[in-house]
Amino acid sequence: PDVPMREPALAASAMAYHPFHAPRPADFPMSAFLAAAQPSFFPALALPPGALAKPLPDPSLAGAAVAAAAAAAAAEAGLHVSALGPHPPAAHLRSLKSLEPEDEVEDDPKVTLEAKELWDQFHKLGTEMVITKSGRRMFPPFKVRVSGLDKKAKYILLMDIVAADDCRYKFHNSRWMVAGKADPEMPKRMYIHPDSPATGEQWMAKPVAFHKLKLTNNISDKHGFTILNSMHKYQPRFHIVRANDILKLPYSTFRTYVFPETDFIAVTAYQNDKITQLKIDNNPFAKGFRDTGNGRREKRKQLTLPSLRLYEEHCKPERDGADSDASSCDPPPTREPPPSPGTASSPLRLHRARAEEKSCAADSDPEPERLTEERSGPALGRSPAPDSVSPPRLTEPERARERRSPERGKEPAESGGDGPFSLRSLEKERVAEARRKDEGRKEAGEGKEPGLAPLVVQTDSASPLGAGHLPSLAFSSHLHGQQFFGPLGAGQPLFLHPGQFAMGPGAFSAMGMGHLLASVAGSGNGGGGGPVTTAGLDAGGLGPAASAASTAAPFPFHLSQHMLASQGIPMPTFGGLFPYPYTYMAAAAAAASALPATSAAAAAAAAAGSLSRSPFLGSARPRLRFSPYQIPVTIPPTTSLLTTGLASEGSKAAGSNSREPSPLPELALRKVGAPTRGTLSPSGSVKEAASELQSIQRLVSGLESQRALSPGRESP
Amino acid sequence: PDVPMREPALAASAMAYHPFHAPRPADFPMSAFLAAAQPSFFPALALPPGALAKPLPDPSLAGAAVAAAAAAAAAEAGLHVSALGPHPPAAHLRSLKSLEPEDEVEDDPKVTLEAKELWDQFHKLGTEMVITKSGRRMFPPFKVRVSGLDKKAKYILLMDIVAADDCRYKFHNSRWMVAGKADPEMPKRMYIHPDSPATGEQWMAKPVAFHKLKLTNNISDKHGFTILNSMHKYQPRFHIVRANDILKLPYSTFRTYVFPETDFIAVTAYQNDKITQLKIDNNPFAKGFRDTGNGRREKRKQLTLPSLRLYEEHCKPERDGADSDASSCDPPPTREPPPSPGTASSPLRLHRARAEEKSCAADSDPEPERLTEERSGPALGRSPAPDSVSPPRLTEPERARERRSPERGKEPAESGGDGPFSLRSLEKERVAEARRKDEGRKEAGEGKEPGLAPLVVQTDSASPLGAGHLPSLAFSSHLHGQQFFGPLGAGQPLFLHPGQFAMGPGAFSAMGMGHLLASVAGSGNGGGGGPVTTAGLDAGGLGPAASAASTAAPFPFHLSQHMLASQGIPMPTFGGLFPYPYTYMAAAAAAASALPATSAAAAAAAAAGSLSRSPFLGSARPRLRFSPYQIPVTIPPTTSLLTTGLASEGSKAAGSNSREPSPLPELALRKVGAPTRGTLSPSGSVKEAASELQSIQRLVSGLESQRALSPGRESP
DNA sequence: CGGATTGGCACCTATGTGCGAACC
DNA sequence: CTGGTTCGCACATAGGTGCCAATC
Repeated sequence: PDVPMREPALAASAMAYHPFHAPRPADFPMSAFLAAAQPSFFPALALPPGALAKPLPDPSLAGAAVAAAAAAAAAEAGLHVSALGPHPPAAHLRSLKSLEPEDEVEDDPKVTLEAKELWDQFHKLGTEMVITKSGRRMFPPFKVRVSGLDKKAKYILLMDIVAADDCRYKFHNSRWMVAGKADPEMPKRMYIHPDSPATGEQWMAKPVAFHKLKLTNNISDKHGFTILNSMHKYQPRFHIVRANDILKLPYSTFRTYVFPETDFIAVTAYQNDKITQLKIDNNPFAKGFRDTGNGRREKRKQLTLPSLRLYEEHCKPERDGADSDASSCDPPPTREPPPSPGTASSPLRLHRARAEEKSCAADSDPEPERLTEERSGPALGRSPAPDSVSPPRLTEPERARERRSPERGKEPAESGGDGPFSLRSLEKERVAEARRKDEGRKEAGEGKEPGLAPLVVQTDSASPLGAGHLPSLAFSSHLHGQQFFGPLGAGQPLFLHPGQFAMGPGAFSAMGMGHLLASVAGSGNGGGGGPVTTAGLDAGGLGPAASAASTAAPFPFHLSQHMLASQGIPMPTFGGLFPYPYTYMAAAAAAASALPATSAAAAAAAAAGSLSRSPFLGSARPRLRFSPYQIPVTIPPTTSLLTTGLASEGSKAAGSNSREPSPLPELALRKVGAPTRGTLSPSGSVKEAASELQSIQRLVSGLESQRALSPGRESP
Repeated sequence: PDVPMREPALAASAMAYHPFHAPRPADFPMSAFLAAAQPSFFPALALPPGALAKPLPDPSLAGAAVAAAAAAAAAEAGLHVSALGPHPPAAHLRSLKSLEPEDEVEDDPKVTLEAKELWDQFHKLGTEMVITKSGRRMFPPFKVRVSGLDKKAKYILLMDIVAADDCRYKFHNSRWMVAGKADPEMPKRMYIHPDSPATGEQWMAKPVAFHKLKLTNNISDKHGFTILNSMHKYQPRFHIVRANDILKLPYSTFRTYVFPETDFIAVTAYQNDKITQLKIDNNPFAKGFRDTGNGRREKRKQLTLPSLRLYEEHCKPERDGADSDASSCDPPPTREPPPSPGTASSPLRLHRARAEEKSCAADSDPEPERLTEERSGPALGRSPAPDSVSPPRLTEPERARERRSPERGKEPAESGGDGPFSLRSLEKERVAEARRKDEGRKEAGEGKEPGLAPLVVQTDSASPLGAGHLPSLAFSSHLHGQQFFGPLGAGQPLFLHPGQFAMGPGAFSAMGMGHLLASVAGSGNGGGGGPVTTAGLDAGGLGPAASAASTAAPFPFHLSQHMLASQGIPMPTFGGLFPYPYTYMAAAAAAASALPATSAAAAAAAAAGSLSRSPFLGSARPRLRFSPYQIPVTIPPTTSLLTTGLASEGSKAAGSNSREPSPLPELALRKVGAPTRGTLSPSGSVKEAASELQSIQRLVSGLESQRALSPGRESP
């Protein structure tokens, strides 16, 4: 019932900014929608065969439309749609029926990515994240600002990182190329924010960071880190779940937000020197590798000489002093994307002559696979300095072109009236959001470049961007959908909002917590003190083109000792499948080239000005409770999901590309080989799956045995 | 009903090891029991006037007897006794009635102090804890090992630090002297372990540390740190609450454990050089102050000379190498008490000639106040080195003597049969416990000094100890009680176990969370990784004399931003009084002089051997479910507790020394001036209270406003 | 003046970073 | 040999310690 209402608005707004059209909702099968991004997860879906049977009409599907389609499919199947969303009644109504948490709380979460500018800088170059055996943090820290939550209700915030496609990459000739089919996907782990559960008020008080989430390539990791495959592309996802207990996670509705600009390729060693330099210039822990203002690398090599180097080591104070001069000196939190014109300008330029030339030559020429499109897009040209001058960005004309294109997903079938879902509503919402961001930036003391906001136009820099980076296969179509919210989204993601799951509590316990959850216990460090997150980029708000990416979200939870220790979740090893294949789609403003406080930037900002001006950090501000960005969708899992066999059946019926015959949920969730969407054949990956199963089992047993040994709890 | 059963066992065991007598349970008033240690907390007690009216018969009361007395008093007053404890039915019964957490879960918590030997070393000298504006950790880290919890039930573990008496101290002539009445007590804060709530299984998996708890003297602290008065004596307390939500804390039963050897005097600067040296020798973070094996301080001063010092600074590697030589190099977690004979021997000796002579002269000569008794006790004599040779310890004969003595607290009235409560049972339990510890030590790789276990005899070193360090006033009697469990208790505390509170949920919300909770959010650091707690002392098991101390425990919770942020607890500032004055008494093995791996120590260990041999880290091991160490007691608060006036009444009726007329819970809980137990006059502290109230209010408002600014959440 | 407190300091642990050689 | 991985390293942040001179 709810979903349909929003459909029009979403489609309309999308069309206003994007050329992509959404296919008729009814025609869009959930299977494709859910399985695209993470084919391996699909088996977990509990959608009725009928709803899933339909093939994916067109890849270039608007995210919103997809969401609507999913909702429609659910409704079609007789599943209930969430009671949340659609009904604008204010939050204060809550007081009347404030039962136990959970019940009928009215909220309308809004999520914005912090340090968006920084992310955009990386995204333009093709973000790389190092993965090590011991676990590595993500550098542009994944941090979001949340608003619109019910103050008193309790929420669990978590994130996970899913495969963006099923390809393996290689960095060749200064650019990322597809190098074959993806390797078997590692068991996915959900990282529950250690503060969970906490009230909406608490979550909204300050940005929510996931600093403790670590990436690793160690398949035997026992820390609960996220295991990734090197040379593969991934997409971080953020989830909001209204639940007052981790144990209730299974019964709760997930609202998932995806920020396309945060995707990255996992590597064991940096491939693109520009990325390296960007990391060095912005990550405080890499300060040691920054140049003192001279020709960075060159100088460093020189200093490597016995005499000089020795001297430098003994003259720390001197270096530090010189270091502090520039702009980059903030702690872990992110800082200003452009380290500052003065010293920052050199970074990318000086680093590596060879690499520089090559990488910059990429331009708008699409890679073999569309996934890299956006990276080459903006055509950084020869200006290696990300901040020096705004690189070639799409002009208004270009943006317009993008908006036009989409032809599919016209108007989602069942989507009924408009009300809050009308284009108008969407527009207002977006404008309001932009205003908030703008104000927020000011409040945050990021006074620099007040006129920067308008640069939302930069969105275009990612024009080629919107299309390819997520699901390159069956899901590639959704990529276009990402752009649905294009330019003005500016960090404000769109998401599908599934309704409550109808399954009773008993079912869950019966199934057991087959999925695994990963989380860092509140334990140890960082908690006490009080360092204020320096987050310099918090209000970027300059977000250019916004793109929406929808990804399937089964429940590849991976339970770590920390999770167990702090959250009290039993670890039944492999027992059942997480029954919540809820999938959400989030559209966020995408790529925005660095925007130094140059007059040029200011001018550009002024030009686009009116569009992105609004408070960000802003306090309370009246707004629609159910913006068109949200579409409640209910996707109840079927019992079949509880067994591998059934899961396979589900995926088959849905035409998903997942073909894991494994009885273990993890396996079912794993992606093996190419999606071959619509295909049901278990293909030849069975063998692989078996071996993987073994490794996973080892992993799990390791985790279990470690529970007693893990350092976690309050270790100094 | 339950309580009585255990009485005999407790009394018997106590008698076996301690000369102190316990008065007839029924004759012992809860008022004295509860109010003694923290007079200021007493007002919060909800005991019926009748039960509390009775005066304390005899100060030299065994802890167990006291507990029994409390239980008896409660029963006498018609209060219900906890349904927990006494009924040995196994844990598996839980499965039958496993309702929502909380209900009728059968557990029998056992708590042992980690690094007991270290604590004992400090305790013998008179532990000092530095308090600073920015907050200081406790050095011997307060860490406990918990067992006997229901695996699946959820528990909240917390601790607080309460005034040990109402005196102010001064360090004069190398010893601590009472220097007048205590200053107004600061608002007490409960520090909830950040992992709370978690399942019993999780808590039992590894030692529970409270590293994040910090001490401060900053009355305006906004971090949620524990505020203490310098030059005052304090007693840390550990609490176990079975509850699956922090919000339910108010309705839950508290099981409180007190380890007398962990008491300390708060200082802004170390007074006793021996303490300083002990800290330096054992705290990894103070490595920089350790001597390279030479005359510590002397050498350092020499090096302070321009040339030398400069050299040293440039030769870190050299120093570090030398540093690693000794034994003490473990991370934050505790290490072996005796840093190692070789290098450790010098520490106390070389430090300060002047202080050395004086401090060592103290001997067994009791200080003006009995509180310092135990400190002088063991008569370290002239051997300043805590580890060099085992100080005068009780020989087997002496231990026997202790066992004989106790005549009081024969058998608590209602205490029915013996079963698990018989001396035999107690003995078995203790032996089992010792065995566990022994094994644990081995497993922990603490292979050193395998024969050390027997040194439990050291208990005696604390013989004078048991008596004075806690409540010097009305509670002094209980001190003796602490020794009740003497030698073999070895870290296994005795505790009074109040039953469930009869107050309905509604009442709480009506009152609001007047108490404040302090806790470090799971946020930030430490969580991720997996460093295994090095806890070298975990299995000490040598625990000598055990002493039990009972203290009143209202609910002086102080809510910090972290607490709020991570636990989702609303902060109603001052609204009501925490209705749970449940008081428990814990008896733990006390003082044990350092036990270096010397042949002498080994020999001693061999002598006492059989008594303390047993697994510690040990896996599952059959045991009594309701050991005599535990005595369930229900002490339901009266509504009167909710108002200051009533609280005062309560204290008055109980004859407590607290006389805070303040309407605010915090004030009521504060200790002002001397206890003058039995006195009801609000005395002249009203004025003080008023001013304090103001400061507290400021503090609270500060905390609230800070919630949004606090760094807490996941800051790098 | 002397006891208590404070703040800057050197030194330490712990951990995050990219580098570059070694390894495969 | 190449491309990818691993490991120790130097250097960074973050923060825990006692020292000591200055201050109250």
